[in-house]
Amino acid sequence: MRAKRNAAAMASHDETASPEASFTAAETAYRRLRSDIVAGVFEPGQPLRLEFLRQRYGLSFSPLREALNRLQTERLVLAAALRGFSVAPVSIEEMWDVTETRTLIECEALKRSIDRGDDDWEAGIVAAFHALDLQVRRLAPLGRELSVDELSALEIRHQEFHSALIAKCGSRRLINLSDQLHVETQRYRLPALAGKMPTGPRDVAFEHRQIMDATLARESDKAEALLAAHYRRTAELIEAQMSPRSG
Amino acid sequence: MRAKRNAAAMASHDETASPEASFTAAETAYRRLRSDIVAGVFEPGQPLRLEFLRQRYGLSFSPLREALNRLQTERLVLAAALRGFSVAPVSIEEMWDVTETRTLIECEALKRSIDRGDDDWEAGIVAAFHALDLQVRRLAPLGRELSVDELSALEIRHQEFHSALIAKCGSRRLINLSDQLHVETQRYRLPALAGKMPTGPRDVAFEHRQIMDATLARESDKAEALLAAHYRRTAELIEAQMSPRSG
DNA sequence: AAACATCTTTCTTTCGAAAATCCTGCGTGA
DNA sequence: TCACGCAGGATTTTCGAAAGAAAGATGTTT
Repeated sequence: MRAKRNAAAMASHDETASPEASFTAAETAYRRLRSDIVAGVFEPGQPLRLEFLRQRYGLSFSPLREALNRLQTERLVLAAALRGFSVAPVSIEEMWDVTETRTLIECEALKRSIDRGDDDWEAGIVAAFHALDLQVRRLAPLGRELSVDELSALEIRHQEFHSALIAKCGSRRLINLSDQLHVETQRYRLPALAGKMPTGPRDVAFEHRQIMDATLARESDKAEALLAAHYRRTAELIEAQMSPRSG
Repeated sequence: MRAKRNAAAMASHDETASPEASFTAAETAYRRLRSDIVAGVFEPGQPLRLEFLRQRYGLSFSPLREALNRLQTERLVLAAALRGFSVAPVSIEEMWDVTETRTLIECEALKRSIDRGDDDWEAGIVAAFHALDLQVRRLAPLGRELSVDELSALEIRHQEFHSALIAKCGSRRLINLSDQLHVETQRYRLPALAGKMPTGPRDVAFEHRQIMDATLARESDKAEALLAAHYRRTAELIEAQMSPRSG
């Protein structure tokens, strides 16, 4: 224990070294749990026994329970009184609910960003698109399944692009909701993408470029429609993947 | 401690007696904390010292921390690593952000309910409106400030009406978000209403009737516009109350 | 064999103390 | 006078054990 606490202390004094160092054990538990649930390390519906988590993460009950309580309100974890926690189940219905809610939130946020966005906002979008594009071009011609690391790097760039679009919406809540809903959609997208070729029948890069172009042209309605279609297509592909299998 | 645990156990075996009995200490902590924050018992920005809460609620650290972690993700509590928790501050900007986000969510949910609503849904709206109306008529002619109990009874009816409107939207997330945003708005509405006459210059009952009529007539656009105006007016009154004072 | 009660085991939940950290006030030196 | 560092106290955070409840196993009765 002492070693861990000291490591945390050092990290907090040395913020430049590791940009997102986790300070407390509860924060560590939160991030690792969330990451493992999103990545599908834990099956949907699986009970999250505290003793198991304690051994896996090397933490004590208290920080684990604090993290699980947070994840409960974020819909990643289910809590039953006196019966512990479990991974929130997934279903096609839930997948569509996340997708549609996310579309609602992000379309509104995009519209507001288009209304308020300044030069920095535009530059941020162009930069994020370019970084995403580079990553796609690097990975696409490999002609093989992507590794977890490659997939996760791509996911980060993807999220940063969508985040840049709505950055100037002026609402903390919309941005926050967008982040949360993004995490929820990852639960569906990552398993569907794992072990797949980087390029399917779909030209995602082109969809992104279209969204960016309409956004920079300040064409709200068109940008919103393209964004909504972008998410809808992803959902349809995921649904097609989920339907034949057990899910 | 033993007495408390037994009480919880009894409640869980006897669910019919008390409809919303809190089972675990953590759940109790969550509800009492949330209620106290919303009611303004704790000032916005006030630090929430654990020793203070422990004495106030007669609970131990663990359940308190679990509750505070949940409230953190619900934006009622601020958490700073190794520096504890505090009541989330309020501001006119935040108030508008809550109001506009809530409007976005509930207008969409109302539209979908109007599309999908059945007879039970309509009946639920009429019933909720009537109960709200009865309460208003009972309280309005009193010609004095409302007590905390009267105000809270009114608030429950009010929320039930708005909840009935969107009940058939078909999205767990929209309903859930609506609930959370309602709690957040209460932080602004309750202090503004406390010590006020039940009837101001504004005919809230009439606004509600208009919303109901448009909804039952399945006029989505009109109902949405009325609902948005309803929330906007409330926000404007709260802003007017907050501006002259310190806030 | 089924229904039921009781015991055991497993797990969650809570507690209180210990460890780690932050904050404040005081003294020291420039 | 002001910056700096260093105790001492206050507070948060974590831990491990103990208490309590649920699930499962065993035996008993009808």
